[in-house]
Amino acid sequence: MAKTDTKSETARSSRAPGRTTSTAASRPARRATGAKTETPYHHGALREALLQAAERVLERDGLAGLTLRAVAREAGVSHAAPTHHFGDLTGLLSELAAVGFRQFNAAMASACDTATTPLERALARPKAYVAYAQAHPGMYGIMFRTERLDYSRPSLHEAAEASFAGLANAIGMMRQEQISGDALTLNQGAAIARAWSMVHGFTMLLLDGRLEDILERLPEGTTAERLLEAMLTAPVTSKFPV
Amino acid sequence: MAKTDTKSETARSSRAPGRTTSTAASRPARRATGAKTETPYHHGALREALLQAAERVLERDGLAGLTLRAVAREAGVSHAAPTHHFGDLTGLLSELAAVGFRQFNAAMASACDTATTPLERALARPKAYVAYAQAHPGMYGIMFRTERLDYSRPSLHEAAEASFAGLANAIGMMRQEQISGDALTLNQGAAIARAWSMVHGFTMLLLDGRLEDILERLPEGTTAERLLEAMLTAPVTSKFPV
DNA sequence: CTCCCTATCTTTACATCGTAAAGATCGGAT
DNA sequence: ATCCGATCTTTACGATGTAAAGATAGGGAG
Repeated sequence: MAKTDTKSETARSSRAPGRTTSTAASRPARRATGAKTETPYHHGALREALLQAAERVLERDGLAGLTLRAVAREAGVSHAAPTHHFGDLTGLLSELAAVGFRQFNAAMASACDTATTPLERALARPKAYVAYAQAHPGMYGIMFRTERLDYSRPSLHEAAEASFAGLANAIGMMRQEQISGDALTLNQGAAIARAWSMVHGFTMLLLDGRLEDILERLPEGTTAERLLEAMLTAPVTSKFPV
Repeated sequence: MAKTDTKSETARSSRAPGRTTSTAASRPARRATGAKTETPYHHGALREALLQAAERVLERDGLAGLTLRAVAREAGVSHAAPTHHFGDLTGLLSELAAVGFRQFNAAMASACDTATTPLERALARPKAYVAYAQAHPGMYGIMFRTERLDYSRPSLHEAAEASFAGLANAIGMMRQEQISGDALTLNQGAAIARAWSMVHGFTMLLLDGRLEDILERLPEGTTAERLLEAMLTAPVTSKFPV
């Protein structure tokens, strides 16, 4: 809308021409104040600003709207600026996914802290997992739906690793046994895979609306969270968990 | 490669100029033979040919390479031809997903038929589920990873519904109780959600390579299939399945 | 204090993609 | 035999990712 003109792609091109020098007055104390001064032109916190802009675009327009150019527009810089900081789209998505993993891990850790009873301790992580995904479906999509992620990037590798470590640790505490970092028994691996698969699968199906067929057949007013609880705690009737 | 010329986008443009009439000899008995005659020009089985072309492109170039224009190229028609049959990219993806669901359902049904012991019966569907996804990761991605699917299309709705019905039925047999079509108890819903979530989550994590951290820590030579078996059958140590 | 170097950002350019609209082409009904 | 409508092609447009060259400013060397 009103963006048909290809010349007005960047938000600040309106103040560009005829301003070669003496522009110091227009952005006072860019660095002295700390960071956020509305116009991080040259030298500033563009990288951070781009990540925050990407998060806004993601929440506003979803995964499909998250493009390099859209992020640049949101941040008010030229469309090629992000490339310099992230290399390519994969780079931006990977760094954003790292941000998401850190939020995600923090949310689960915080939820575990407030749990008291054994039942609460068992359910705190899964519930926080699903709750985060429901509150930030775009972020969760970046982390678990996108194919374009580069796990060789240290920030992403580290954040994802921390997430896995938190899970393995929680399972270890639940089984009251130490889970060493370099070796697992088949039963230990199965327990971790079961917990992760169940919660991750539930979340994906829920976000994709594929659990509606179940939810609408359950007793009136049963929420997804209640179904999750039942799934995690209900007695296993058949001989196998499946 | 050698495709820089924008005029040669369609594979058969080489035989286009100077061939206004009398082209009947070039495609003999297009319809009389049945269908596949290499050149379904006008009136033929283009729709089916496009779906098959899409499947080839998907297996060859993955999800990222599956574009309307690539499918048209593969089928040897102009880049706008698919639009007439599928409306837009969402339409093509949805119809292809329907094809995938039918293959998927057939694979699971066939696996169930050959099972004899109770243990085999319990594991046949999950194993076939994961095996299909591993054999056709692109198709599985179309079905469960893509956001652009239109479930209001009858073919897709029907195929996906059949998949869910097969699952619910299998769970019902496992619990030795009839699962009616219009109402579920919380425990029944939880059992279905648990089975589906576990297998779907396992598959997604496996395809994304996220189970490598577990697999490489397991005893030497443990395969993903073995881990799946253990996950589905290993005794639950803690008080809750999680 | 002045000048130049380098990181940062902008401009320009190009191939590809999805999609719309208009033109060409053939099969079959009248 | 002729015309209509479904099918396919051409042409066109805006958007995107990415590469390459030009502009700009901050900070160190003299």
